[in-house]
Amino acid sequence: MSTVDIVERAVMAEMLQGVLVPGTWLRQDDLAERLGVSKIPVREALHRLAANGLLRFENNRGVVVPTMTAHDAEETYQLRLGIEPLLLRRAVPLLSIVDLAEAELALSATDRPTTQANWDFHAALYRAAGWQRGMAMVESLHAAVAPYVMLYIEGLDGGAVSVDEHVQILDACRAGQTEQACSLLETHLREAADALADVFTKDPDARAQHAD
Amino acid sequence: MSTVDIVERAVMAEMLQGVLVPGTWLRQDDLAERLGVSKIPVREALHRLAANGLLRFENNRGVVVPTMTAHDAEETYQLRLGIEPLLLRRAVPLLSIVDLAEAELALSATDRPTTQANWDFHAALYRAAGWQRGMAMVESLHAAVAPYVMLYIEGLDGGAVSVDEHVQILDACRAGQTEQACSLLETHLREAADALADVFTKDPDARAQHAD
DNA sequence: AATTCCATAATCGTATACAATCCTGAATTC
DNA sequence: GAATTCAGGATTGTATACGATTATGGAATT
Repeated sequence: MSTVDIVERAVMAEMLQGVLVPGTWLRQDDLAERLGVSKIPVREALHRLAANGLLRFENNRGVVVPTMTAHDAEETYQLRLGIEPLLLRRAVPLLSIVDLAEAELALSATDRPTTQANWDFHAALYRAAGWQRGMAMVESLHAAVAPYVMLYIEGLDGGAVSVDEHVQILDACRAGQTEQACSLLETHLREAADALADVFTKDPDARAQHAD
Repeated sequence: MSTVDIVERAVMAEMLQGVLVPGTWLRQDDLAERLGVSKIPVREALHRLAANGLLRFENNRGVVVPTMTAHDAEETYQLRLGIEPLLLRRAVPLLSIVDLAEAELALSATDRPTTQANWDFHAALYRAAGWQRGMAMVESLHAAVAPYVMLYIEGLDGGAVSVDEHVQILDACRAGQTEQACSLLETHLREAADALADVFTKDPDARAQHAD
């Protein structure tokens, strides 16, 4: 694994863990020092993330975690609705015991759901499809909304409903009921999209937290 | 526009023009010298393209235009089928006269269709949706299959069927018939996917051209 | 003659160094 | 007192330089 990969994964992990909230400025020297490398591979990793919209380079000012508008959030979930059922439909017939076990592990890994565990669950179910490109796309979409998903999960029901839906999807996958699983997934995503829309309408300043 | 952007656009243009066929190795010093910059921004631009799967970094060996398998091609078109109708459905009601004119211009720009003109046409119709992320995704998907699309367009019908379908889609968009346009687009994409599948079955070495 | 081995050359990946740009805050002016 | 100007510091963006890895070509060996 190259140095660039290490930096990329480190930053991606911090995004999924909610350390890097929208509006945060990433200082390249700090990152380089923290990870024990020089600026060059750091910048290369940041460019890779920026290519997927997870970061934004501003001219001679640096790299910032972009803040999302309600419009962006809707786009992101529409894209997820367009792609993720495709992945799941192809994956269900190919799911191995290991895949299912990884999905279950992601569900039980933490008492309260985190965006990292959330992605681990979905990734475990999609991986069998063997679609590298699609997986990368969905991962970036997921990471982009992660900070906002945290808001509504911790804010509203504590994630109980979300976890229950995950259990149902996993059950359908185990039973090999492809269309049922896809249908549940679509409902799951639509509910998440609605909940996120509420966050933006009720709390318009959510997108401005920690912004400069 | 930053130096990295310039390099990125230059390489992307060469990919759409068919100069960089799958299997081509990009030498960073050459690129840097040709564009009159140093290696650093070149590498950063290549990382951006690699993040979208248009290039692949191999450890200590350099950057290569990846060769596609039939599996990859199918994945790519499935993803396009998942995303592009979403873009078009949202865009049609918002299409301006300028958008339609740009689409028509792309159709008449060249006597025989090129992948660049092909993308210009689709992009003109999708842009009104205002989905930056979705546009970037579709553009990278389009660029990834561009070299192979060239093969079957020039090989089979010379693109006449494809152009005719484009005209029909454009007409539906002009008339504001959203669902009709989306339906035509799906057919268009499915036919392209089938034609591409033929290329891979009949000419399995297509993917190995210029490869080392 | 074919194969292995090694030295040379070429290329990549990263670190260091430096110029260009931008933010900060105090002194100045209205 | 508020707005403006202008150094000083900090950060970015790019170039140059160098160690590390890989490809290449010829000599020695089987």
